[in-house]
Amino acid sequence: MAARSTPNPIPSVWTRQRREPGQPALSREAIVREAVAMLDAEGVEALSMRKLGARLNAGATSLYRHVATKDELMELAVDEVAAEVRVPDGPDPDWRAAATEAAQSFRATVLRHPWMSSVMGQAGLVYLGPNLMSFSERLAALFTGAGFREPDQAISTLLAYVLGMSTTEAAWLTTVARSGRSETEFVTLLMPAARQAAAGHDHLAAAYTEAGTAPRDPARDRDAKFGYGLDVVLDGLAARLGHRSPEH
Amino acid sequence: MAARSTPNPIPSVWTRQRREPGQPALSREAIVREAVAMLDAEGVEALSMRKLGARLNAGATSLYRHVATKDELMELAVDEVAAEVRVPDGPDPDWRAAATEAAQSFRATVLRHPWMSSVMGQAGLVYLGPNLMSFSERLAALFTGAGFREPDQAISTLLAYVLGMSTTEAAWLTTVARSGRSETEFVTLLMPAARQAAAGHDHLAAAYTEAGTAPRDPARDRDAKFGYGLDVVLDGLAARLGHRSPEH
DNA sequence: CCGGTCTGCGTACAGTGTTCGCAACGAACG
DNA sequence: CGTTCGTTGCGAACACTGTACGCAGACCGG
Repeated sequence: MAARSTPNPIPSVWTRQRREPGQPALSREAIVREAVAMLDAEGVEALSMRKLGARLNAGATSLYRHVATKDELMELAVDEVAAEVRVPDGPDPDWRAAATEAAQSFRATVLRHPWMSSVMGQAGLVYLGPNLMSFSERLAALFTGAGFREPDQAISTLLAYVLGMSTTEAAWLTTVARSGRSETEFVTLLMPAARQAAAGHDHLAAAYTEAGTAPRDPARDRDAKFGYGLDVVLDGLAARLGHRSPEH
Repeated sequence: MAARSTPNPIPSVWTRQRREPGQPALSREAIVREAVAMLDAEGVEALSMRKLGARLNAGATSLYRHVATKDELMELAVDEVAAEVRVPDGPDPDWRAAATEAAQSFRATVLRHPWMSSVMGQAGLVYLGPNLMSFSERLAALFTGAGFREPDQAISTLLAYVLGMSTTEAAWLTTVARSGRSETEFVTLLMPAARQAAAGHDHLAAAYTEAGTAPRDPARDRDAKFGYGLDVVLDGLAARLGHRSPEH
């Protein structure tokens, strides 16, 4: 390692500074790719320009030749992973199935890269990235093709739901991961505190005692919960589709 | 200012270190309150323990007597502002109106404190804070009172939508604020870039040319968009309410 | 061969969150 | 009254952070 980063021990010597020919050099794409890898592996707060540079056999400040600032790098990273979201393209005879698939794929992507939601909640004009653009475009094609009169309002509704749910899940999963324990383990470990916090609140306490101590599969529960809400939203959207809404 | 922070010029003298009697000393509540004020005024990245300490006429490290870590302080801040969300309590004859009010109030709170969403997207067990707990409790009362069979699924759906929409709005408003310009100004200034990004994507480009250059009121548009989605979600929920869903 | 542009990087700066040990205090107790 | 003792504030220090700047070497067109 550190092949290209040796600081030229005697200044101005032979073997000056040969970039090994196979090495792909430093490029914006390589930087973003490696950043995503680091974010996935170690989380948001673990990514620093210095560490990222080191992983690319480069100095920290070298990155700034290809990326204006760390925030910009984050936006690039988000757009990079946004390419993973799969949306059936073109108008689909079964718009509802297509929307469901898009939503599920979006959620899966966020859960694969939990740092996405914190970045999107914080910064800027991520939405103009090429991949997010073509994502929006495909959704627009789908919803206009389905016959919606206000496609972007419908799309915003769906996306807001999916983003909200996925963000919550991602935050939860991050906390679980930080604890080092499994999800079920973490849940049972958290129960006493949760019960105590719910003390005095009748409905919450009732929900806890009703759930009992049966372990249940948390991942499956989350899937079900997401599916429920998704159906709710799609039902509401479908209702906007059939008939011209007469009043107002 | 800096009354209590003068470092006792000659060690061990008279006038030792008198805490001025009116001064409310340093307490967890005072810290959290001041943190919220700073977050509202200058945003997330402007809040540092040193600056916060200075604003309380205290050293940075003094805060750690009342707060374990900055993350914990953030959770406390979120729970603090969560108290502002108003939910009609008790079962309501018109659950839909009550839910609407709760949703609107939640959105308003997030827009008043745009840093909320970034914090919630990042960290921990905010949901156990007392204010968020009683928020959940009131929602639970509302939805069980309305007759929902899976109240928490319904609540999660609604909250996910509201959170997703508000988060997006908050991020947008933060970017606008950072630009120093008004929202309409920022929009028109951003148009060219947006158009260019939409080039090649038929539906998006169409939406842009259709919208033309008419300024429109962005805040009103956001209100309308939120209302649309909220109605969609509530429609979907209402459908779960009336009849036992026969199949499945 | 020679100029100019581009790319990498060492250094440096102004900050960050947090630990540690010391000093000063208010209250409890003899 | 004097003496402890737990609590609270804090200065200094540590390990890092993002980034500006200017130099040096690499590449490329003339």
